[in-house]
Amino acid sequence: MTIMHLSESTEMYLKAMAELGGQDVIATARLAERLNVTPVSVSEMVRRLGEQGLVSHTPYKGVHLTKKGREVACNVLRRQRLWECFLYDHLKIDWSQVYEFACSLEHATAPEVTEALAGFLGNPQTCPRGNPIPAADGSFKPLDAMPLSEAKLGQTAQVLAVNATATDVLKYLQEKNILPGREVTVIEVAPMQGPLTLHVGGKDVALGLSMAEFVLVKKIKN
Amino acid sequence: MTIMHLSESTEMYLKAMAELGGQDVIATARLAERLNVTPVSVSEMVRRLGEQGLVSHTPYKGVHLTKKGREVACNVLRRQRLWECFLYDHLKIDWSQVYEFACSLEHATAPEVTEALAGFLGNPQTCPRGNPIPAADGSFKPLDAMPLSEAKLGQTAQVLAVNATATDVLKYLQEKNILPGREVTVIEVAPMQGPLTLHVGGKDVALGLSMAEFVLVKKIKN
DNA sequence: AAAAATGTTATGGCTGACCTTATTATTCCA
DNA sequence: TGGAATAATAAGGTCAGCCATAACATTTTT
Ligand SMILES: [Mn+2]
Ligand SMILES: [Mn+2]
Ligand SMILES: [Mn+2]
Ligand SMILES: [Mn+2]
Repeated sequence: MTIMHLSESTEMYLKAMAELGGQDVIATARLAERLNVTPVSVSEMVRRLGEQGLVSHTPYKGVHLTKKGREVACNVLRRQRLWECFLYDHLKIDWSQVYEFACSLEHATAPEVTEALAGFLGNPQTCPRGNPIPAADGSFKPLDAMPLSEAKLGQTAQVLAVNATATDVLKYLQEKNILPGREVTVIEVAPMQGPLTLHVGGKDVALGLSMAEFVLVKKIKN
Repeated sequence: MTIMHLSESTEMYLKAMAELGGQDVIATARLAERLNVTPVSVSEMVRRLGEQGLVSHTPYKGVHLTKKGREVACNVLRRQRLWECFLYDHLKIDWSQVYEFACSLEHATAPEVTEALAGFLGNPQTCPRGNPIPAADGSFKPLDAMPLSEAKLGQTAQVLAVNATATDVLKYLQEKNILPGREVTVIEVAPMQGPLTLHVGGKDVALGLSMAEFVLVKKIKN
């Protein structure tokens, strides 16, 4: 329980795992993708994280967070999403840029600052992208939602959260009005892993499956 | 003028020079002290900073900021002092801890965030330690003040700013009420580089010369 | 002017976090 | 069941920013 200082890189690996995986085992290749590093680099880092008891790795299967690792990851998520709230609600930073700015600040934020910030913000429950903010004690109930990529033709659903992180992806979703609270209807599902066509805000929008994986929705009807 | 990303270490060296030196040449040993690294490490870093055109070094004399280096340093100071304002005024962080928390955040703050923060705060002119906040365009008028260490016996002066950075030093000054706005009177000057004895807030306080160098005052009478 | 103090350079090391290019092991699928 | 795809290891590098120790240069003090 000693407060060791974890590097930015360490925090990012753990956070990525929490964002991608929830409870499950994560393929190292997914990590490499999201963190923009090579699979070899992930292997090396996973070894180091394993030695610190933050992750556990089953070769050829994947990695998952240990209890300790999940605690750290939730704490990073808390810092990140609180900063998102501040940047969006108080500094009026553009929605699509909020993640990336918060992603820098999260690693430079002491516990006292985190908790004071939470108080200042009125202990918000979700960030501007719709994701829940873990509590100070680490407790965290993930959204009861499904990825839009799994929606069937004709389905209407409400967007609960956007789990994307890349600014250009967020900008695209923002332009197309695929935002928390919005209702979307799947009007076409192209074959061969092709894009979904959605009806949202009076317009038709094409959305690739991999982007749709990061849009979390709740079924409304059909 | 390309926006290159400077490392935290680079920013800290430049900021330390601006805090210590103003315009003048700074002894590398002073930098080593303030940054808690060895003189050899400073030499190496000064070489790298020189290659980037951020400082200019005259061997055995000292180092000073170039125009470019001063611009960067002022920008770091701006970020740092804006965060100090936010942490102190809005998050109610303890005065003595505000510097160290801001000192982490400063390196993780994008220009858009800096300017939005300045707006949110109402473009403050000074930080809670009394130091002026450089403007967005880099312009910066240093305080017209003298270090308390140079005050004469019997002198009464008003504290304008505290330029110390170490949290324990700030805590000591806070406890002894040596804070911006306060009036202090020098009631004893011990020989042999000994401490000053001050009268402040109805109490007598001993203050070592090296700490007194970081207390900036304006003479009031005598 | 000599000695002491201070500052610089030269070497050699270390760590974390990346990279590339092979090679080897495992899993998946046709 | 055998080949393709995927994952892991091995080996050798890079880079920033630190460290120590020792040699050397300069400045300051006595
Ligand atoms: Mn981050
Ligand atoms: Mn800093
Ligand atoms: Mn070397
Ligand atoms: Mn190696």
